[in-house]
Amino acid sequence: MTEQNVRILIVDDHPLVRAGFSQLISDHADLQVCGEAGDIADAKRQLEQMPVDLAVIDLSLAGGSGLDLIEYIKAKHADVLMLVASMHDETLYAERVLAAGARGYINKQEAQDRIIEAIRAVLAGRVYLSSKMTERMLNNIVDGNGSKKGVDSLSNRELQVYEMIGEGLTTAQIAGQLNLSQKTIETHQAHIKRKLDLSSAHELNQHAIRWVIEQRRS
Amino acid sequence: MTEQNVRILIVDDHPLVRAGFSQLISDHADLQVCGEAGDIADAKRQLEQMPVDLAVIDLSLAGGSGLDLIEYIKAKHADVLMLVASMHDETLYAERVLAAGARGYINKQEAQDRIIEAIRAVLAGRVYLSSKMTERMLNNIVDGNGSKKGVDSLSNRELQVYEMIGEGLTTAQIAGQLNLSQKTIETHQAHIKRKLDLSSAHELNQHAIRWVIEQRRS
DNA sequence: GCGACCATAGGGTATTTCCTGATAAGTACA
DNA sequence: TGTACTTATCAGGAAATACCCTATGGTCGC
Repeated sequence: MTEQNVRILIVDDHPLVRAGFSQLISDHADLQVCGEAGDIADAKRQLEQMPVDLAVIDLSLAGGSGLDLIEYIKAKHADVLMLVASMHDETLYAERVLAAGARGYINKQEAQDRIIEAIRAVLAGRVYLSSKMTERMLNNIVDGNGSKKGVDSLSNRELQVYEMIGEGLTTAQIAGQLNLSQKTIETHQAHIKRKLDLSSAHELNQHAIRWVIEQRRS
Repeated sequence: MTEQNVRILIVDDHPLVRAGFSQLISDHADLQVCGEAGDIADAKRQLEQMPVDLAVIDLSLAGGSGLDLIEYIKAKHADVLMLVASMHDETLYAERVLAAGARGYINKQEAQDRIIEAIRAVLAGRVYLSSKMTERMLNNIVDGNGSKKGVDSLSNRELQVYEMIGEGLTTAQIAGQLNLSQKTIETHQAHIKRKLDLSSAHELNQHAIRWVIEQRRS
């Protein structure tokens, strides 16, 4: 896989992080950043307008989850490789991300050469995960055999709603931000409550807030 | 404050973000990044070893809170200006950050020129806050004039209610446990919201839960 | 092609929250 | 000692939210 000039698209809503990627990638002669996108719509537009070999995608994007974008790319631009970069060490997401079509998952906190290593691994057709995540995923398979439990059992959409609740958004705000009916969000909430065995919106709130704080802490 | 070459230290545990800052700052001839630190210990070391004019500090640092570092710098390197950069729009922290000695608070998601603008404002001896945060803080000052602020301003009963909210009790549960009318608890909540400048039960909930978790931690 | 999720959303009712008073008791201080 | 301010208690009614039930497509696996 000795491509001469790999074309990379950066999708991240933090301008600083995009600049960081640019800088990092520009140090390697065979790699080049062919575009930067700050949201999903922008990313889609750029994918239409030029050839892209690999997309580095942040999970927490404005205007929808990064997962949506991954699924979109898998469907519409199957030849584009995808590497997910997340801020927090959210082991939870690794599995979903791979299932959705990405070929690797890195934490932005990792050292720069690790990131380049991940890019090269994905370009070479391999799957890249940090050793910590690999280990945890294998453990999950071993003892979590069969039915998942807790937050892991939530669907992608449900998890997204759950997180937004945890960040303090109201039902109405979530509906607005995702461009869905409030009723839809209510239904998701009901499903989440059933899966997590919570009995009221109040409890759901509590649970979600604590969970988000937990996530940030690790 | 027309320094020829302003020396800036970046403190952030994400290498990519540091690279982003570097790139951004290097576009301005009168500014230079004199060092990068990934954790608090590293930052302290670098402050010893060279003169620094301004430190850009991430709040969520490994090995202690960014607040600790701010307090340390204020105590030991009083001449170093500080600008806090946070990932999330945590209005909660802005006040603490300024109280601890920083001169500005920006969100990393803001546009790049905003960030440079913030750096220049702080260098010029001014305080930089986003307009949203400025507004909220001014409101706090206006109606919390001279007196105590935040949780300290709550009466005993209000504090008790606040804590119970933070522990996850509903209005009805609090009323039951204290043998009071639900209406009374509602009134207390309204007063708490006014004192803490919160605009909905939902926000109050968030605030109280976080506060309770904070308390436990220290 | 048939259950089993998933994502979406409407209708109708129950709860909760919000706003506007109200009363009585304590505190502060000029 | 009277006026002003805070505290603690509660109510009525309007507005917002949550809750429960139902429903329609879609996808996935077998």
